[in-house]
Amino acid sequence: MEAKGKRRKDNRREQILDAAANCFSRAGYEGTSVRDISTAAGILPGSMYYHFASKEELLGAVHDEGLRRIKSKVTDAIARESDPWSRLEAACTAHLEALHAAKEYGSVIATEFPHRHSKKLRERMIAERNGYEDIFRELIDALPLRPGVSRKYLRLAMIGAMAWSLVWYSPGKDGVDEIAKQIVNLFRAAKDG
Amino acid sequence: MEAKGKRRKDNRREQILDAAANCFSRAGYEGTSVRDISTAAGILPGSMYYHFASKEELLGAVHDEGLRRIKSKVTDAIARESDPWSRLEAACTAHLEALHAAKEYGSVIATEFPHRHSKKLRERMIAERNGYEDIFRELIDALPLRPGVSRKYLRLAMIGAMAWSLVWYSPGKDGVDEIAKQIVNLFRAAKDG
DNA sequence: TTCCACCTAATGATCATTTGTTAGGTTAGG
DNA sequence: CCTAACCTAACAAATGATCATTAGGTGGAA
Repeated sequence: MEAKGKRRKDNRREQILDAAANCFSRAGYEGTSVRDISTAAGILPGSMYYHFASKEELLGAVHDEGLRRIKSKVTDAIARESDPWSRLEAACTAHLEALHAAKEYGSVIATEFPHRHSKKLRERMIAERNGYEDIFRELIDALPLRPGVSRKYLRLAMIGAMAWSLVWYSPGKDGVDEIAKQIVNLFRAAKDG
Repeated sequence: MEAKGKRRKDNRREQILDAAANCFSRAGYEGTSVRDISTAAGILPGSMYYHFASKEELLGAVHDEGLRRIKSKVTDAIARESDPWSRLEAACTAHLEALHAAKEYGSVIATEFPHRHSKKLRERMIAERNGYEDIFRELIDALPLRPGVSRKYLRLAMIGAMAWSLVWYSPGKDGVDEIAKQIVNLFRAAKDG
């Protein structure tokens, strides 16, 4: 995907990406300064610009990487199941795990709203998200549903419900697997027959 | 509620509040400068501090006012219905309308995450939100549901699904009333008998 | 292997703006 | 006349970004 050219072993691009994801998830894009990121990454302010053209492009890269990681987890999870509803539940569990556990990357996806950014970045974010959501599109297409139940809204509602868990979730109570089960259970009632 | 003392008629506090809500909803709290707000309100940067002690307190006031407006709309809407599911659907329609139509105030509620702000403001936001969500708590308590369906998760999922509509909604397609109907319909299948 | 030219990665000072906030002056409504 | 309401002008701090420069890794030729 990316012509990597020749990179040196001591390349700190990944650490910058991690630090940025961490900062963005905690304070948001606008609430994070380039200095915050560089401090967290253990480099100096100017050094970031060797790896990324701008702060905005850094966010784009974090967004990329975040979706890549989530997609990987979800794909693995559904491969182990065969029943349509079980596959959906597995996908939700993996999705939620990625959103919370890999909090650094996952919550950036769920809390950075595309419409707040430049046209260029916005379109990039939306395209990436659509690509990811195709997984859920397919999973939901495979469900036997009663007529009158919209698959589109089912998908949007589920993804929204999961994203919103970042607002109310508090560790120590229900685990993400329990949450996933409960959420899927809400919609499972919409099944056909 | 607020000791209003003696106010003059040409008080521009409300216009500042409107302008702030508008700016916050478009660019977020950190992405909005005091100058942005003052320009939109037609005043000078320093003048805001006559009405609000700080930018953060201004956000608190917007949050207050936003929830007050939504609560008012939702309360009115459910008063006109008697059937539990109809009441819930009416509440969702009103909630979504407030979130989108009164976009200025509504989307601030849904996009400003409490955990990103100071402890003081955070606790204020959470307390206000809980107070508002009590409406949905009661509406959902009144629903006849199959055993095994969690009312708590039903509430969180619905509110999350609606909040997330701010991400994907595009004007010209489905109206908010259609969205509300679809979302409620998804969960209606969880009814008892 | 040794050497050297090339390139990657990072530095750190610095830029012009923009930030939230304040102090003190001015005006007009009640 | 009082003071609510706003203006003016400025503050120090922080912001995203740029720059010339350098230490040191890498790969090919001798």
